[in-house]
Amino acid sequence: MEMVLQQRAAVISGGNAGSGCRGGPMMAPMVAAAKQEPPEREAEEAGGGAETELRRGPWTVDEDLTLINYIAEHGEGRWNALARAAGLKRTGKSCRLRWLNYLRPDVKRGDFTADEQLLILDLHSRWGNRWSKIAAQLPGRTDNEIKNYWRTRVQKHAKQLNCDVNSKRFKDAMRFLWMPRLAERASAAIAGDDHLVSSTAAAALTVMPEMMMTMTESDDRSPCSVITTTSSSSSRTSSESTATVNDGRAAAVLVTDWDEMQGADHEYWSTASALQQLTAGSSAHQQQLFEFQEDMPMLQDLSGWVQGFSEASMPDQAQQLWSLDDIWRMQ
DNA sequence: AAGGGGTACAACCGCCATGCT
DNA sequence: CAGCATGGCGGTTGTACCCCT
Repeated sequence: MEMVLQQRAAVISGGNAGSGCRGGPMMAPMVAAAKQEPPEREAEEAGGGAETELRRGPWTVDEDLTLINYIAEHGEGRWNALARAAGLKRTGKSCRLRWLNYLRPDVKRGDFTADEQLLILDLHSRWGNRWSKIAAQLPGRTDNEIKNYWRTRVQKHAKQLNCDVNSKRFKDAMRFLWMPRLAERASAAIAGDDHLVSSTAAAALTVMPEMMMTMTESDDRSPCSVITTTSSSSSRTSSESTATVNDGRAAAVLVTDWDEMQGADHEYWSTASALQQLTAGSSAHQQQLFEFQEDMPMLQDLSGWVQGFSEASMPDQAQQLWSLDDIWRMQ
Protein backbone atom coordinates (compact mmCIF):
# COMPACT_ATOMS: atom_id res chain seq x y z
CA MET A 1 0.00 0.00 0.00
CA GLU A 2 2.62 2.45 1.07
CA MET A 3 4.68 1.40 -1.89
CA VAL A 4 1.84 2.06 -4.25
CA LEU A 5 1.24 5.47 -2.77
CA GLN A 6 4.87 6.36 -3.02
CA GLN A 7 4.84 5.37 -6.64
CA ARG A 8 1.83 7.55 -7.15
CA ALA A 9 3.53 10.49 -5.52
CA ALA A 10 6.46 9.97 -7.80
CA VAL A 11 4.22 9.91 -10.82
CA ILE A 12 2.23 12.88 -9.68
CA SER A 13 5.27 14.86 -8.84
CA GLY A 14 7.22 13.85 -11.87
CA GLY A 15 6.76 16.77 -14.18
CA ASN A 16 3.07 17.42 -14.03
CA ALA A 17 2.37 13.89 -15.05
CA GLY A 18 -0.88 12.87 -13.50
CA SER A 19 -2.89 15.84 -14.55
CA GLY A 20 -2.42 15.32 -18.26
CA CYS A 21 -2.63 19.02 -18.70
CA ARG A 22 -0.87 22.19 -18.09
CA GLY A 23 -1.81 22.11 -14.46
CA GLY A 24 -0.33 19.62 -12.14
CA PRO A 25 1.60 20.87 -9.19
CA MET A 26 2.67 24.31 -10.06
CA MET A 27 6.23 25.36 -9.73
CA ALA A 28 5.67 25.48 -6.08
CA PRO A 29 8.54 26.75 -4.01
CA MET A 30 8.85 30.16 -5.55
CA VAL A 31 5.20 30.91 -5.43
CA ALA A 32 4.81 29.50 -1.98
CA ALA A 33 7.71 31.53 -0.76
CA ALA A 34 6.20 34.62 -2.25
CA LYS A 35 3.00 34.05 -0.35
CA GLN A 36 4.40 32.83 2.86
CA GLU A 37 2.63 35.16 5.20
CA PRO A 38 0.54 32.84 7.28
CA PRO A 39 -2.83 34.08 8.32
CA GLU A 40 -2.70 34.18 12.08
CA ARG A 41 -6.16 32.85 12.58
CA GLU A 42 -5.28 29.72 10.68
CA ALA A 43 -2.09 29.35 12.60
CA GLU A 44 -4.11 29.34 15.75
CA GLU A 45 -6.64 26.96 14.25
CA ALA A 46 -3.89 24.57 13.49
CA GLY A 47 -2.93 24.81 17.11
CA GLY A 48 0.58 25.62 16.19
CA GLY A 49 1.16 28.85 17.96
CA ALA A 50 3.44 31.57 16.78
CA GLU A 51 6.46 29.39 16.17
CA THR A 52 4.80 27.36 13.41
CA GLU A 53 4.90 29.22 10.16
CA LEU A 54 2.17 27.84 7.96
CA ARG A 55 2.89 27.30 4.33
CA ARG A 56 0.43 28.20 1.64
CA GLY A 57 0.26 27.83 -2.08
CA PRO A 58 1.22 24.89 -4.23
CA TRP A 59 2.40 21.72 -2.59
CA THR A 60 5.94 20.50 -3.01
CA VAL A 61 6.94 16.95 -3.82
CA ASP A 62 8.26 16.48 -0.31
CA GLU A 63 5.03 17.65 1.24
CA ASP A 64 3.06 15.29 -0.97
CA LEU A 65 5.24 12.38 0.02
CA THR A 66 5.01 13.26 3.68
CA LEU A 67 1.25 13.40 3.53
CA ILE A 68 0.94 10.22 1.51
CA ASN A 69 3.24 8.29 3.77
CA TYR A 70 1.59 9.53 6.89
CA ILE A 71 -1.87 8.59 5.66
CA ALA A 72 -0.64 5.22 4.47
CA GLU A 73 0.57 4.55 7.98
CA HIS A 74 -2.04 6.19 10.13
CA GLY A 75 -5.06 6.69 7.94
CA GLU A 76 -6.93 9.89 7.24
CA GLY A 77 -9.15 12.08 9.37
CA ARG A 78 -8.61 14.61 12.15
CA TRP A 79 -6.76 16.73 9.69
CA ASN A 80 -5.40 19.42 11.97
CA ALA A 81 -3.88 16.82 14.24
CA LEU A 82 -2.67 14.91 11.21
CA ALA A 83 -0.95 17.97 9.80
CA ARG A 84 0.89 18.56 13.06
CA ALA A 85 1.79 14.94 13.62
CA ALA A 86 3.08 14.56 10.09
CA GLY A 87 5.19 17.65 10.50
CA LEU A 88 3.47 19.46 7.69
CA LYS A 89 3.37 23.20 8.01
CA ARG A 90 -0.07 23.28 6.52
CA THR A 91 -3.54 23.69 7.88
CA GLY A 92 -5.59 20.57 8.31
CA LYS A 93 -7.94 21.92 5.71
CA SER A 94 -5.17 22.26 3.20
CA CYS A 95 -4.01 18.69 3.84
CA ARG A 96 -7.51 17.35 3.50
CA LEU A 97 -8.03 19.16 0.23
CA ARG A 98 -4.72 18.06 -1.16
CA TRP A 99 -5.46 14.46 -0.29
CA LEU A 100 -9.03 14.37 -1.52
CA ASN A 101 -8.54 16.30 -4.72
CA TYR A 102 -5.15 15.18 -5.78
CA LEU A 103 -3.28 12.51 -3.89
CA ARG A 104 -5.93 9.90 -3.21
CA PRO A 105 -5.06 6.75 -5.16
CA ASP A 106 -8.47 6.50 -6.77
CA VAL A 107 -8.56 10.00 -8.17
CA LYS A 108 -9.08 9.81 -11.88
CA ARG A 109 -7.36 12.44 -13.95
CA GLY A 110 -7.46 13.65 -17.49
CA ASP A 111 -10.24 14.70 -19.82
CA PHE A 112 -13.78 13.86 -19.02
CA THR A 113 -15.21 11.25 -21.32
CA ALA A 114 -18.22 12.14 -23.40
CA ASP A 115 -20.55 10.24 -21.15
CA GLU A 116 -19.06 11.82 -18.07
CA GLN A 117 -19.69 15.20 -19.61
CA LEU A 118 -23.19 14.18 -20.51
CA LEU A 119 -23.81 13.01 -16.99
CA ILE A 120 -22.50 16.25 -15.57
CA LEU A 121 -24.80 18.27 -17.78
CA ASP A 122 -27.72 16.11 -16.87
CA LEU A 123 -27.06 16.07 -13.15
CA HIS A 124 -26.34 19.76 -13.03
CA SER A 125 -29.64 20.39 -14.68
CA ARG A 126 -31.28 18.50 -11.87
CA TRP A 127 -29.26 19.56 -8.89
CA GLY A 128 -27.60 22.82 -9.80
CA ASN A 129 -24.24 23.60 -8.28
CA ARG A 130 -24.31 20.63 -5.93
CA TRP A 131 -20.83 19.66 -6.96
CA SER A 132 -20.17 17.06 -4.34
CA LYS A 133 -23.48 15.40 -5.05
CA ILE A 134 -22.68 15.33 -8.73
CA ALA A 135 -19.16 14.11 -8.06
CA ALA A 136 -20.58 11.22 -6.08
CA GLN A 137 -22.08 9.94 -9.33
CA LEU A 138 -18.77 10.06 -11.12
CA PRO A 139 -16.35 7.61 -9.51
CA GLY A 140 -12.86 8.98 -9.27
CA ARG A 141 -13.85 12.53 -10.09
CA THR A 142 -13.72 15.25 -7.48
CA ASP A 143 -16.19 18.01 -6.91
CA ASN A 144 -13.42 20.50 -7.55
CA GLU A 145 -12.69 19.00 -10.93
CA ILE A 146 -16.32 19.01 -11.94
CA LYS A 147 -16.75 22.53 -10.72
CA ASN A 148 -13.77 23.61 -12.76
CA TYR A 149 -15.12 21.81 -15.80
CA TRP A 150 -18.41 23.59 -15.43
CA ARG A 151 -16.88 26.97 -14.97
CA THR A 152 -14.30 26.73 -17.70
CA ARG A 153 -16.16 24.77 -20.37
CA VAL A 154 -19.86 25.10 -19.83
CA GLN A 155 -19.91 28.70 -18.76
CA LYS A 156 -17.60 29.54 -21.60
CA HIS A 157 -20.12 28.21 -24.08
CA ALA A 158 -22.90 30.16 -22.43
CA LYS A 159 -20.78 33.22 -22.81
CA GLN A 160 -20.21 32.40 -26.47
CA LEU A 161 -23.93 32.24 -26.92
CA ASN A 162 -24.30 35.49 -25.12
CA CYS A 163 -26.67 34.08 -22.58
CA ASP A 164 -26.77 33.00 -19.00
CA VAL A 165 -25.88 29.45 -18.21
CA ASN A 166 -29.22 29.04 -16.47
CA SER A 167 -31.26 30.60 -19.21
CA LYS A 168 -33.75 28.65 -21.23
CA ARG A 169 -31.85 29.65 -24.32
CA PHE A 170 -28.71 27.95 -23.13
CA LYS A 171 -30.55 24.93 -21.80
CA ASP A 172 -32.17 24.51 -25.19
CA ALA A 173 -28.79 24.67 -26.83
CA MET A 174 -27.55 21.98 -24.48
CA ARG A 175 -30.63 19.89 -25.00
CA PHE A 176 -30.84 20.03 -28.74
CA LEU A 177 -27.26 20.27 -29.77
CA TRP A 178 -24.67 19.66 -27.15
CA MET A 179 -26.13 16.67 -25.37
CA PRO A 180 -27.02 14.82 -28.55
CA ARG A 181 -23.51 15.31 -29.70
CA LEU A 182 -22.14 13.98 -26.46
CA ALA A 183 -24.57 11.11 -26.64
CA GLU A 184 -23.39 10.39 -30.12
CA ARG A 185 -19.83 10.33 -28.94
CA ALA A 186 -20.65 8.18 -25.95
CA SER A 187 -22.53 5.74 -28.13
CA ALA A 188 -19.53 5.47 -30.38
CA ALA A 189 -17.46 4.50 -27.38
CA ILE A 190 -19.97 1.82 -26.50
CA ALA A 191 -19.73 0.41 -29.98
CA GLY A 192 -16.24 -0.53 -29.03
CA ASP A 193 -14.45 1.46 -31.61
CA ASP A 194 -13.69 5.06 -32.16
CA HIS A 195 -16.07 5.57 -35.04
CA LEU A 196 -19.24 7.33 -34.52
CA VAL A 197 -22.43 5.44 -34.81
CA SER A 198 -24.67 5.75 -37.78
CA SER A 199 -27.07 8.56 -37.49
CA THR A 200 -29.83 6.12 -36.57
CA ALA A 201 -28.98 5.79 -32.95
CA ALA A 202 -27.87 9.33 -32.72
CA ALA A 203 -31.10 10.46 -34.22
CA ALA A 204 -32.99 8.37 -31.75
CA LEU A 205 -30.99 9.90 -28.98
CA THR A 206 -31.64 13.30 -30.35
CA VAL A 207 -35.28 13.48 -31.11
CA MET A 208 -37.02 11.18 -28.73
CA PRO A 209 -39.33 13.37 -26.77
CA GLU A 210 -38.98 13.04 -23.04
CA MET A 211 -35.74 11.28 -23.51
CA MET A 212 -33.72 10.45 -20.47
CA MET A 213 -30.08 9.78 -20.36
CA THR A 214 -28.79 7.75 -17.55
CA MET A 215 -25.54 6.10 -16.80
CA THR A 216 -25.22 2.56 -15.67
CA GLU A 217 -22.24 0.58 -14.59
CA SER A 218 -19.61 0.11 -17.17
CA ASP A 219 -19.82 -2.94 -19.31
CA ASP A 220 -16.51 -4.57 -19.74
CA ARG A 221 -16.21 -3.88 -23.43
CA SER A 222 -15.85 -0.25 -22.87
CA PRO A 223 -13.73 1.79 -20.55
CA CYS A 224 -16.55 4.16 -20.02
CA SER A 225 -20.04 3.85 -18.70
CA VAL A 226 -22.88 2.68 -20.80
CA ILE A 227 -25.25 5.33 -21.84
CA THR A 228 -28.83 4.34 -22.05
CA THR A 229 -31.76 6.18 -23.35
CA THR A 230 -35.19 5.96 -21.98
CA SER A 231 -38.22 7.49 -23.51
CA SER A 232 -41.22 7.60 -21.37
CA SER A 233 -44.44 6.15 -22.58
CA SER A 234 -47.51 8.26 -22.80
CA SER A 235 -48.67 6.86 -19.52
CA ARG A 236 -45.50 8.19 -17.94
CA THR A 237 -45.00 5.25 -15.72
CA SER A 238 -41.90 3.34 -16.48
CA SER A 239 -40.63 2.62 -19.89
CA GLU A 240 -37.68 1.32 -21.74
CA SER A 241 -36.02 1.97 -24.99
CA THR A 242 -33.04 0.74 -26.83
CA ALA A 243 -30.40 2.67 -28.62
CA THR A 244 -28.83 0.66 -31.35
CA VAL A 245 -25.37 1.05 -32.66
CA ASN A 246 -24.32 0.70 -36.22
CA ASP A 247 -23.99 -3.05 -36.24
CA GLY A 248 -27.47 -3.50 -34.92
CA ARG A 249 -26.46 -4.50 -31.41
CA ALA A 250 -28.36 -2.98 -28.60
CA ALA A 251 -26.16 -0.55 -26.85
CA ALA A 252 -28.17 -0.60 -23.72
CA VAL A 253 -31.57 -1.01 -22.32
CA LEU A 254 -32.74 0.63 -19.21
CA VAL A 255 -35.99 0.95 -17.43
CA THR A 256 -36.54 4.23 -15.79
CA ASP A 257 -39.32 5.28 -13.57
CA TRP A 258 -40.68 8.45 -14.98
CA ASP A 259 -42.41 9.52 -11.83
CA GLU A 260 -39.22 9.29 -9.90
CA MET A 261 -37.42 11.31 -12.49
CA GLN A 262 -40.10 13.92 -12.18
CA GLY A 263 -39.01 14.57 -8.61
CA ALA A 264 -39.05 18.02 -7.20
CA ASP A 265 -35.36 18.55 -7.64
CA HIS A 266 -35.52 17.50 -11.24
CA GLU A 267 -35.77 20.70 -13.07
CA TYR A 268 -34.18 20.33 -16.40
CA TRP A 269 -35.42 17.09 -17.87
CA SER A 270 -38.68 17.49 -16.13
CA THR A 271 -39.20 20.19 -18.65
CA ALA A 272 -39.50 17.40 -21.13
CA SER A 273 -42.90 18.67 -21.95
CA ALA A 274 -41.26 21.81 -23.23
CA LEU A 275 -39.00 19.70 -25.36
CA GLN A 276 -41.97 17.78 -26.57
CA GLN A 277 -43.67 20.98 -27.47
CA LEU A 278 -40.71 22.08 -29.43
CA THR A 279 -40.61 18.83 -31.30
CA ALA A 280 -44.32 18.19 -31.51
CA GLY A 281 -44.71 19.52 -34.97
CA SER A 282 -47.14 22.34 -34.77
CA SER A 283 -46.21 25.14 -37.04
CA ALA A 284 -45.89 27.45 -34.10
CA HIS A 285 -43.37 25.17 -32.47
CA GLN A 286 -41.60 24.60 -35.70
CA GLN A 287 -41.30 28.32 -35.98
CA GLN A 288 -39.83 28.40 -32.48
CA LEU A 289 -37.15 26.01 -33.55
CA PHE A 290 -36.22 28.05 -36.56
CA GLU A 291 -36.14 31.22 -34.57
CA PHE A 292 -33.94 29.56 -32.03
CA GLN A 293 -31.58 28.53 -34.76
CA GLU A 294 -31.60 31.94 -36.36
CA ASP A 295 -30.93 33.54 -33.03
CA MET A 296 -27.83 31.51 -32.55
CA PRO A 297 -26.12 30.84 -35.84
CA MET A 298 -22.98 29.93 -33.92
CA LEU A 299 -24.74 26.76 -32.92
CA GLN A 300 -24.16 25.48 -36.41
CA ASP A 301 -20.67 24.74 -35.33
CA LEU A 302 -20.25 22.92 -32.07
CA SER A 303 -16.69 21.91 -32.50
CA GLY A 304 -14.93 22.21 -29.23
CA TRP A 305 -18.05 21.65 -27.19
CA VAL A 306 -17.07 18.12 -26.39
CA GLN A 307 -13.93 17.72 -24.33
CA GLY A 308 -11.34 15.60 -26.02
CA PHE A 309 -13.38 15.81 -29.16
CA SER A 310 -11.43 18.25 -31.20
CA GLU A 311 -11.79 18.37 -34.93
CA ALA A 312 -8.28 17.11 -35.35
CA SER A 313 -8.96 13.92 -33.44
CA MET A 314 -12.28 13.18 -35.01
CA PRO A 315 -12.93 10.75 -37.80
CA ASP A 316 -14.47 12.31 -40.87
CA GLN A 317 -18.02 11.40 -40.11
CA ALA A 318 -17.71 13.10 -36.80
CA GLN A 319 -17.22 16.34 -38.58
CA GLN A 320 -20.90 16.38 -39.26
CA LEU A 321 -22.34 19.30 -37.46
CA TRP A 322 -25.78 19.16 -36.09
CA SER A 323 -28.21 21.86 -36.71
CA LEU A 324 -31.78 22.26 -35.65
CA ASP A 325 -32.62 21.66 -39.26
CA ASP A 326 -31.09 18.22 -39.04
CA ILE A 327 -32.87 17.47 -35.85
CA TRP A 328 -36.16 18.54 -37.31
CA ARG A 329 -35.68 16.42 -40.41
CA MET A 330 -35.07 13.33 -38.34
CA GLN A 331 -38.57 13.29 -37.03
C1' DA B 1 10.61 36.43 -30.65
C1' DA B 2 7.69 38.80 -27.62
C1' DG B 3 3.77 39.79 -25.26
C1' DG B 4 -0.98 39.87 -24.27
C1' DG B 5 -5.22 37.49 -23.64
C1' DG B 6 -7.43 33.19 -22.73
C1' DT B 7 -7.68 28.64 -20.52
C1' DA B 8 -7.32 25.11 -17.08
C1' DC B 9 -6.81 23.81 -12.65
C1' DA B 10 -4.83 23.70 -7.90
C1' DA B 11 -5.46 25.97 -3.85
C1' DC B 12 -7.63 29.04 -0.77
C1' DC B 13 -11.56 31.35 1.61
C1' DG B 14 -15.74 31.88 4.10
C1' DC B 15 -19.63 29.85 5.73
C1' DC B 16 -22.33 26.26 7.63
C1' DA B 17 -23.52 21.70 9.79
C1' DT B 18 -22.40 18.31 12.93
C1' DG B 19 -20.48 16.12 16.81
C1' DC B 20 -18.12 16.18 21.04
C1' DT B 21 -17.11 17.93 25.67
C1' DC C 1 -27.08 24.69 26.20
C1' DA C 2 -22.69 26.83 24.87
C1' DG C 3 -18.37 26.62 22.93
C1' DC C 4 -15.10 24.53 20.22
C1' DA C 5 -13.07 21.44 16.67
C1' DT C 6 -13.66 19.37 12.55
C1' DG C 7 -15.31 18.36 8.08
C1' DG C 8 -17.78 19.57 3.98
C1' DC C 9 -19.31 22.60 0.48
C1' DG C 10 -19.61 26.24 -3.03
C1' DG C 11 -17.36 30.29 -4.64
C1' DT C 12 -13.21 32.67 -5.83
C1' DT C 13 -8.40 33.55 -6.80
C1' DG C 14 -3.72 32.92 -8.46
C1' DT C 15 -0.73 31.17 -11.75
C1' DA C 16 1.44 28.14 -15.34
C1' DC C 17 0.76 27.23 -19.80
C1' DC C 18 -1.17 27.79 -24.53
C1' DC C 19 -2.26 30.27 -28.55
C1' DC C 20 -2.67 33.99 -31.45
C1' DT C 21 -1.13 38.27 -33.29
